[in-house]
Amino acid sequence: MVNQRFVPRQNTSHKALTTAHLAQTMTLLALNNQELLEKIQGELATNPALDLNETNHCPTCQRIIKNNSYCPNCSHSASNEDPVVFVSSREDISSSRNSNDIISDDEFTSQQEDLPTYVLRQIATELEIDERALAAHILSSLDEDGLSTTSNVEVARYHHVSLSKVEKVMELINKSDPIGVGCSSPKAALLTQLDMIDDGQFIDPLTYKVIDIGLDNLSKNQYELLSKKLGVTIQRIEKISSFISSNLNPYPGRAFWGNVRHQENPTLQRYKNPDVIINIQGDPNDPQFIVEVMWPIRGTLKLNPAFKKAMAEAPENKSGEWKEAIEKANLLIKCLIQRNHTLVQLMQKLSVLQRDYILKGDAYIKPITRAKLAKEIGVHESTISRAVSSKSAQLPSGKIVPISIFFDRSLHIRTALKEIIANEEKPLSDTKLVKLLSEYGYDIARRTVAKYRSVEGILPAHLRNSQ
DNA sequence: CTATGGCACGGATT
DNA sequence: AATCCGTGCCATAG
Repeated sequence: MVNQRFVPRQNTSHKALTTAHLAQTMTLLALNNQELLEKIQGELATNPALDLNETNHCPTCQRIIKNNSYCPNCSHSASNEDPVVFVSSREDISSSRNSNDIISDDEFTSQQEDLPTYVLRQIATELEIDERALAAHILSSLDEDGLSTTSNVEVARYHHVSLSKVEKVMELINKSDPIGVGCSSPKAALLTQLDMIDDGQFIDPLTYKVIDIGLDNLSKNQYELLSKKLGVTIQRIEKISSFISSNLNPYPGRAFWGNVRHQENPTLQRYKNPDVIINIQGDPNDPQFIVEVMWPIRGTLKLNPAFKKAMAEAPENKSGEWKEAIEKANLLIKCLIQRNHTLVQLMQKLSVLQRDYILKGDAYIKPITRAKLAKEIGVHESTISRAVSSKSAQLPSGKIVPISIFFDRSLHIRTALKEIIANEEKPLSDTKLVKLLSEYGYDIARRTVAKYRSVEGILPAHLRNSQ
């Protein structure tokens, strides 16, 4: 029985492998970092032939890095050559490496971790024994957005400890990853995150105030109302608003643990961890890009050597099953390499083509289609589509955008439109806007201007108030 | 009468 | 084949 099944598989294995390879690469390509993480964890849990060499340290500077995130310290200091585009993936994958790891059952149990555990693990060392109970209490009350549903007072009373003690623990929790977790409201979460942003980029001091008093208006796009309230220009409010939405996340739990449920909402997408990070290096006038394709797990995936060895003495009835496991593991690793390769290629081309956009912003985007790009790197269009969909990139400015933005056909016109409207003296009607835009070289229909306005959340002329 | 939004069509894109 | 996007036509509001 075993042999009969075994022999024909050998014969077709070459062909079968390549098609399977292709198919799986395609599915993997379509996954973003979050989804890939789940996939790999699932595979690790079910396939004993697969092995993960875990590392908690940043490969370059050896600092402890948090799950899923990049090392804040040194991640961009890797290159010493100076190619136009330097591409590095954070971790590499290798199909075989000698190692004397022993199989233990623990390695194959699920590594899924829920949010409370994840946070607790980060702060555990900083807590006294009695404080852990408090932390556990607080964390168990988190809702699905990562916000706390209990008040500090409540916790303090329950545990008969001073309020300040609870607050101390709470602060620790708030500042762990994802930042803002355990806050009592979206507002509090935003403020905490704002405090923690510390990468030297300019932050409008008014941002605090805007969050504090104007969050409701902000979410309803009532910019002009807010600008009146605070007595500043509407442009300033808009700037602050876009800063908030691209850098802060009112629902900390969703950023890291967001599941399918949230994917329907594209505005929440950009809060996720980026799948690609683009940074600049060297001469600010003529910088090189450092493009990093993120790798969702810490450590190196490989074929479990101990399992391979054990194959030799595999019991008769298990050998087929085991062989299959090894093949599957091998395939997965190969496909992952392929996926990364494709992604790297894609980003390389994209970062060259959209250089101006990456450096100078929305107005400089060039309309390219996936199809054109596909031809250029010689892959099928659908490959590009998969690679692009549901993934995000972090630009040098720190802004996180969906990668599909690189293929936006009208973004440049829309930004021109926004600019015109921002600088208008009196509210301009759509027809006048058409004229002005055509002077910029953008010939579009009146109806289209209206569409763009609504996309950008800009009110019609008669409802806009010039200040 | 002017400005704008809704609907739907056709061509391009995915 | 399905979806997205720009646009024209028409109804409606001001």
